[in-house]
Amino acid sequence: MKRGRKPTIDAADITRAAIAIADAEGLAAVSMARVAQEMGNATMALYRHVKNKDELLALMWDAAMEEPPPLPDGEWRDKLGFWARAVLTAIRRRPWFLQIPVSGPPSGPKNLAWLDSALTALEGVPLEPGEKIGVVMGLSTFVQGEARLSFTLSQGFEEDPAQFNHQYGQKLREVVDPRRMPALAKVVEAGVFDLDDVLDVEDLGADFDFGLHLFLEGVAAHIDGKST
Amino acid sequence: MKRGRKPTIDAADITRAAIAIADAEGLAAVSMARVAQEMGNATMALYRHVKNKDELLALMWDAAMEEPPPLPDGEWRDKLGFWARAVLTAIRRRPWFLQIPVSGPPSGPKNLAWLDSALTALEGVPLEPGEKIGVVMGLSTFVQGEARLSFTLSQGFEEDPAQFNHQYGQKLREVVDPRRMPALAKVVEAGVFDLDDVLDVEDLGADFDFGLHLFLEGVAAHIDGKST
DNA sequence: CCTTTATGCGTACCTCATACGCAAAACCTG
DNA sequence: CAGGTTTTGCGTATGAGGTACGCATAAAGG
Repeated sequence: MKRGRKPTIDAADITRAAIAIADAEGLAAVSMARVAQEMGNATMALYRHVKNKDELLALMWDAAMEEPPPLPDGEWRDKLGFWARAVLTAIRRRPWFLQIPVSGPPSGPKNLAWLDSALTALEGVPLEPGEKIGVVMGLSTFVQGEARLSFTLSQGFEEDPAQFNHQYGQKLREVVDPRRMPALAKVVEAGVFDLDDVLDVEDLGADFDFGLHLFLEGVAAHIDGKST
Repeated sequence: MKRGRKPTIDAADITRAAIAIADAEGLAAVSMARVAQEMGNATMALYRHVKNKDELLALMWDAAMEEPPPLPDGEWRDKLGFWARAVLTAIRRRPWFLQIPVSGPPSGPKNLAWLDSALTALEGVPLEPGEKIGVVMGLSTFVQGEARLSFTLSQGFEEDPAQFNHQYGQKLREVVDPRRMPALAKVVEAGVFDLDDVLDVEDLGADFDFGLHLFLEGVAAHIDGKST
């Protein structure tokens, strides 16, 4: 038998409680004291099971990731596009993912499962293993970045909804000197930034799709370039 | 004349001091108290010129960005590739950029200058203004994400250099069950993660170049797709 | 029953951001 | 030049958050 007093909680419990708080009130609400209180324990009790807060965050990151959904039938483009969208949805469900300072390469089971899923989408595609990883890394980087952007914007929107609508395009018009930055000025004049719905889910979705399209197009071109 | 006591410092001074600290010791070392001390002022004096720490960070973000370098001659691909690499170098010079919580769309002069530079690279390319913005956004997202990744990895490397070399591939071999994640297992077996230099600057550069190549390839394909 | 070992947790200490209010300085008016 | 006005400098204080330390407590072994 194991010696010593029996633990009343373990790391998984703590992680769960922390995730619940983050889901409900955001990552900022997750403090050691708060987590402990939520579990009916004293603050310092947590430190027997978790080295420090950073470790807790790492545990949360891994535990909160959901399972990757099964890929649809079709060719690799459809599959990979689906995968990218799935990543985006998963992140959207837990926006605090993006706020947790990343600490290293993925090694948790859930993260690896996603990686496997992406590689599965590329099954049969004539690319070197290293290239496949490159493709997936690049895509994943893109998706995360886009999610971060959309999150940031919607955050700013919540803080000050009224100001946002036409304001940004207007502000740019004031700041941008056509002499110093002609290319930008032209785009601003074209009204690209004037849309009422720059941060509509719909519109951000369109941006995302466009970027995704570009990237997949690039992968396709690269494949073609190899076979010829 | 203006009434009242004359200010002995202004926001720009504060920003400069804060940037100096961040450059020397990282963003974590930047606290209001520390900045004040570095300037020979009292902590609370800063609040007369800066609303709060978030605002300071925003100011830093803008002030620390360097000017975009002039684009090389050539076609848009060369220019845009150069631009992306320049962004990466700029970020590498001030890694704390990536740690500062982004607060909204770019509006500072330096950031706009970079945006203009990217759009200039696309001058004459047959794309709608909105599409150009999409391209630049996507590219910028990718570069930032890649920079973040490389930064994270090298961070982990500094903490524990010895463990890293072959360790990651080894760890994956243990964790990855070929039955549950066949596609990943195949890649792991191929030794993609075994490189001694996964985090060599050189190797990360290669990853970056590959992703960049894919993306640009995608833009090219998109352009071609439009003209036909 | 006493020793060993591991856990629960109260106390205490630091570091930070920041609200508040008073004092000092510079300008304006009479 | 005296008082009023305005704006800056900053000391004090508050409260949140992370975590080191050490003792009390519980469980197992001898």
